[in-house]
Amino acid sequence: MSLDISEITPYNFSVVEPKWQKFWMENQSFAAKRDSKKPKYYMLEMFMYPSGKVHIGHVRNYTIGDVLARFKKANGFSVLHPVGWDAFGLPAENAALKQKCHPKDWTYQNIGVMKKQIQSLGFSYDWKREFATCDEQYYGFQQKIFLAMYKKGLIYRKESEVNWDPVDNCVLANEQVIDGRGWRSGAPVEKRMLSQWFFKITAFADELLSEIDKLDGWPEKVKTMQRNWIGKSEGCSIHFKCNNGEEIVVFSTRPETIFGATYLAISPDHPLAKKLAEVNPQIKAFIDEFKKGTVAQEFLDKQEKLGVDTGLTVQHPFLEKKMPVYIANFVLMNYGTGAVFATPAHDERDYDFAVKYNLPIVRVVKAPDGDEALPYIEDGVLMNSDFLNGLSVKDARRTVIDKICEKNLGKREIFFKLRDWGISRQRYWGCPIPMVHCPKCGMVPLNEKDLPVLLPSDVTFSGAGNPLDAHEKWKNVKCPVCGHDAERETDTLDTFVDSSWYFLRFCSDDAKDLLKKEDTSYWMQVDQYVGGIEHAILHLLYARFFTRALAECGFVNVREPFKNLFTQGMVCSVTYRTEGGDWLFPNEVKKNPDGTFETIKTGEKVIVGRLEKMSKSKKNVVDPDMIVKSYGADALRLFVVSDTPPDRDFPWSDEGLEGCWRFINRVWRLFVYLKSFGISAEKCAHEINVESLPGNLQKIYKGFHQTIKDVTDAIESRMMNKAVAFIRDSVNAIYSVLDDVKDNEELFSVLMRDLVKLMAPIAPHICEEIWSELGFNGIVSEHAWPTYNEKYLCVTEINLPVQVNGKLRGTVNVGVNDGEDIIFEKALALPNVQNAIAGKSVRKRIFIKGKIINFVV
RNA sequence: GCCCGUGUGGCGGAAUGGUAGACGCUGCAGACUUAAAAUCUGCUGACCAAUCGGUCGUGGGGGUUCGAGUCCCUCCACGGGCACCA
Repeated sequence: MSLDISEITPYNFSVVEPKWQKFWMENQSFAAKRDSKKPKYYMLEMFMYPSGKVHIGHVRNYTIGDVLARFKKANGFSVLHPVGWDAFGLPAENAALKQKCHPKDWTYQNIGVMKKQIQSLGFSYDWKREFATCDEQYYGFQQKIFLAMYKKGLIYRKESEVNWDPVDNCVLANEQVIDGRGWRSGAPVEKRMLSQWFFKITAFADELLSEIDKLDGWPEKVKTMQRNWIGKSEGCSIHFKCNNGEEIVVFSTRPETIFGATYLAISPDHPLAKKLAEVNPQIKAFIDEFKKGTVAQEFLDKQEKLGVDTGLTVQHPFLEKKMPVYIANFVLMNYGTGAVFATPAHDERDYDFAVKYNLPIVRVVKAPDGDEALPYIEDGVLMNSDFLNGLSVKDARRTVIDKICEKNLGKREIFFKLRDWGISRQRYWGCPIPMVHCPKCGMVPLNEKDLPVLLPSDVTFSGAGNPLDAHEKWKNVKCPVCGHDAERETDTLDTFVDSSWYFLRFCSDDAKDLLKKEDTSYWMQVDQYVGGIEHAILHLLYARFFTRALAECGFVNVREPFKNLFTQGMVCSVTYRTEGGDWLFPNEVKKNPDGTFETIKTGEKVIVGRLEKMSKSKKNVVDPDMIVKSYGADALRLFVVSDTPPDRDFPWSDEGLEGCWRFINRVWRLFVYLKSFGISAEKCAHEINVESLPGNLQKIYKGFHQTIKDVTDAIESRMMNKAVAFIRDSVNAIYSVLDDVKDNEELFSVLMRDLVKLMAPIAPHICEEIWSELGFNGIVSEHAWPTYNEKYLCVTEINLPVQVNGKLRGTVNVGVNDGEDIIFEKALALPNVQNAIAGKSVRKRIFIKGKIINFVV
């Protein structure tokens, strides 16, 4: 009596999923172990900020990582797949202010909630290694690192500009400045100079740049962004003699255009400009005006080029001519030397400025095509340039730099856009900086034995200033050198520091003994890092720098942390708004028969927006908890890796999710149906005798070998969407032969077994359940990946397409090894081919074995 | 302005230079059912054709090739990054 497949009870995920989650947890199924017999694989997703709730974007990120981690484990790797929390940061302090709770409580409570959410998704984490960056052991060790880096000379202190809120009396982060005003007080933000700590990341600028070339496993896009950020320019400096006795040093990447220089421009922040402002009210007025304008970045970018003549002149290095010196708003003090020689004929900014102030324009590069337009930026041949005439730009550059060096006017120089990393934050909820201000000894590092410097818990949040500053008991200490009264540094570290070495912390499974070399040497580098593109520059650059700094200090042997990087796209969804611009939830909207939308309540017209990143404010979010509750984790996991390649933005649709739930159930029904015929683990004991199978089942069996290869290749190349398509295909194929289950239970047992293995990385719970129901030992998550037999992949018969003049006219069924003449004969016999040729003579015949036949007439 | 991406049905998307649209969503139809849901099966790029079949079709234009979504040139649109960086 066979079972009616439509009568099978739906798959009960709400029982099965928690059951296996509990099993994995209790048995530490995914605990990472150093294993000398296996290759290691360190799989890491960017860890989470404990904001309070898991976002659907996290689910996608972590599912992609989990599929790879489980896949690698099945393929015989010793896998490290850890999880943790990026737990310091401003939102905890904001919450403290708003909800009158302690940042620490808020943070750990959030971690508790989010941990449950994450666990309900069945990720294969090694929970033993879980930690939060606000754990005392972690930030305590970070202070140890700080001291080591300080001793190595990688940390220094200097005056730097900050955003200052004059009402709240505190420093603001850039994101707390909205339209030039403090986000809480609304007061116009002032720039203040504060003494702050810096990491000497620029000391590694060259290495960080050149080593990018070796990051083959990184997306080109990210590498380009890092290269641009580091921004290396090669050129030379030139010293100009000024008629007041001063010297002005400029930096140029195009010194070959020196004969086209007609004036000098210096930044309003240049020391010489400031000096001149003291005696010249006109210059002072200009500089003051310039300072006013700098508040809004966008305004600055579109700003007109303005300047003021200083009245000074400089001597041209090679010509008997004097050039005027201007103070110009387009010259930046924080790049190069804050001064440039201007070549209006070959630089757009210089050109605009010269036109505005009526300065001479001298062309020195001839365009190969005779282009007369100015400014001319492209390559060409030098003219009007004395000893450079006739040379190419490249040759002229080398020649002129040699000459400048020879005449001692300047030297070869390299400048970077990259600035040193300011790490001081005037905040409570961060890692305290282990330094002491002693009135006698100055800035003194603490002794290692005095670590960790723990955050005091008895603090009050007024919103004004850093609570650590107000905490007298905590702040006042003795100087570790002279023993006199001294004060702690009350700034804490930028939270980017915390995330710059957490991947090294994960290598240890003991929180008390971090960065053991045997651990880090075994597990590093991270073999696959997965995260959002929004961290393409800062986080990744800081982590690359920090790892190198740790290597310099002797903590680790590795310099480059992330071997392969994958950046997943965002989860997006449609947005709805009223004509007034108010965002609407999808359930506040209904579709009219004519395809337009209106609000359910008032019938007001609704504008359907394009797909946008899910966010609360746009009311287009979905709640992972609700989905797990209604469809189960497997359906959700399956959905977020289906349909769309992982590196592209993912368009959320309720129908798509529904379809994935249907598929999970389809697999379940298949299993229950086959089980009623007695498929089981024992029936997989013998190799399938392919020859003895009926033809249609032979095809299915061989086809499944192709599926195994396709799914393997797809996951290996990070195309989970294709892997899902191949799996669905194979399930469809099995459904098509369900009439033949009887007497072929061994075949169907093997098919089900391998299907479950293939699906397990994506939908682990249902696969675990089927695996155990079939009677296999152990859990599927610990089983080997299925293998395919090459000999079943080669087909013997194919449908060969036949073209006439490159147009498809039919197909012929031929043996793969049939002779060319036989195949042509068959192809030519097709009526459609005959019609297409229609009496014309065949001029040429193309035959590509196994691919195509083409008659050219 | 510069530097990257991307452009294929109603939609998400497949296609080592070789049958464009796999797989899924949507929609339509059939089977099962008293009925509906669920399920199973089939169809679903446009146009012409009763059928066989044909014409067009991968952002536009041009080229290379027996053959181009794929390679080359050029233009356009969208998205992202950087942006007075000397």
